[in-house]
Amino acid sequence: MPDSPPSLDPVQLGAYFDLVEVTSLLRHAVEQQLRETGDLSYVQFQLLARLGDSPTGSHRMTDLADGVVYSRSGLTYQVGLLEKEGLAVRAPSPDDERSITVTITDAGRELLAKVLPGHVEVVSGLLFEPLSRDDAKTLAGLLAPVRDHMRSTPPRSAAPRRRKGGA
Amino acid sequence: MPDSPPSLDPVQLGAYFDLVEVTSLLRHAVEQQLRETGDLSYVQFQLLARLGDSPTGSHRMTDLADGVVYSRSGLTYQVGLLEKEGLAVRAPSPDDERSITVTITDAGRELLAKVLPGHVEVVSGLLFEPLSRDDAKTLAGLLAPVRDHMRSTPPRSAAPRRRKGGA
DNA sequence: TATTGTTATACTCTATAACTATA
DNA sequence: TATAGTTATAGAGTATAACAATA
Repeated sequence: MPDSPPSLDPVQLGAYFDLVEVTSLLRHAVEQQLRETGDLSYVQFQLLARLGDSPTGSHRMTDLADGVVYSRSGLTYQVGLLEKEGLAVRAPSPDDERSITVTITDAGRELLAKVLPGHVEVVSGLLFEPLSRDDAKTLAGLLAPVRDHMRSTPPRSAAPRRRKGGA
Repeated sequence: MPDSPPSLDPVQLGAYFDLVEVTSLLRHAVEQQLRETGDLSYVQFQLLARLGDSPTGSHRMTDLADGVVYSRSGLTYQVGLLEKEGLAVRAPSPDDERSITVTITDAGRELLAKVLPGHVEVVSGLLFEPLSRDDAKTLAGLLAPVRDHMRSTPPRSAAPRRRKGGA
């Protein structure tokens, strides 16, 4: 028996292409806005946003890595940049001596606040302008299960092998 | 009057986040497959696919740049790589002496054929597994207008300014 | 003068492997 | 031994600016 139908019908193919194209254009626009407004890369913005969202303003390195799909070293690099700019601070975790807790600073929050309106404007104007509220809801309803599926997918051919060695 | 409602409701925000996350994960997986199977970056694959799709197997550099959102120099770099690998060839355009016509080679087509099944498999298994055919159709229906909108958007804050000076 | 493409260059980002330290 | 994080390093990719050639 075939492992899984290795084909995409025209509709799927179109959806896939449009997804790639839309995201690419959106990402481009957003990155430009972030760079111009706050001298932030998208990843740095994501990290700051994630920290800012946390009730404590903190996350462990590992949690951040899990969220942003990065190699640990890449995360170390990016957090290092944030720290150098005074936007975040690293400190040893109290409970687990191995862990590092990253915390957003006031300056980080300020920058986030400075950057957010433009960010929202770009996303709103570029992504949601041609979509009704219902459309947005539909889109969210479609993407959520996809996201869950992707997050819980076994290492088919070449997965992160972050946790629990695969091969 | 306000230029445009600079805000995102929770549903929109969720859709946006999921879009970014889903695409990021998908991109990651696809890039790994392309790298392992054909030693191709995603951009190189896109270029080859675009050339392979063309009836003539050719495109002008400018057309490729328009499609792939790149800087010209970046495109030159990537096409240079393809040419070095014997996957594409560059030749002066007959009609316009300034233009360069890029053409996919047989080796390029072979590599494309070698890489495509795995590519499709990843996309199919990762993106479309949790979606029905109807879902895919709905998704395509939502993304198409967004794509068209993005493609025809005026340089609001910082646009390519490729053709026709904006400011 | 505007467009097409290349080159040189500098920089950002990412991943791999080796390493330290704690659980 | 497994996990958390860092460092060194190497490489890919991207953009900018200056340039050459044709329309």
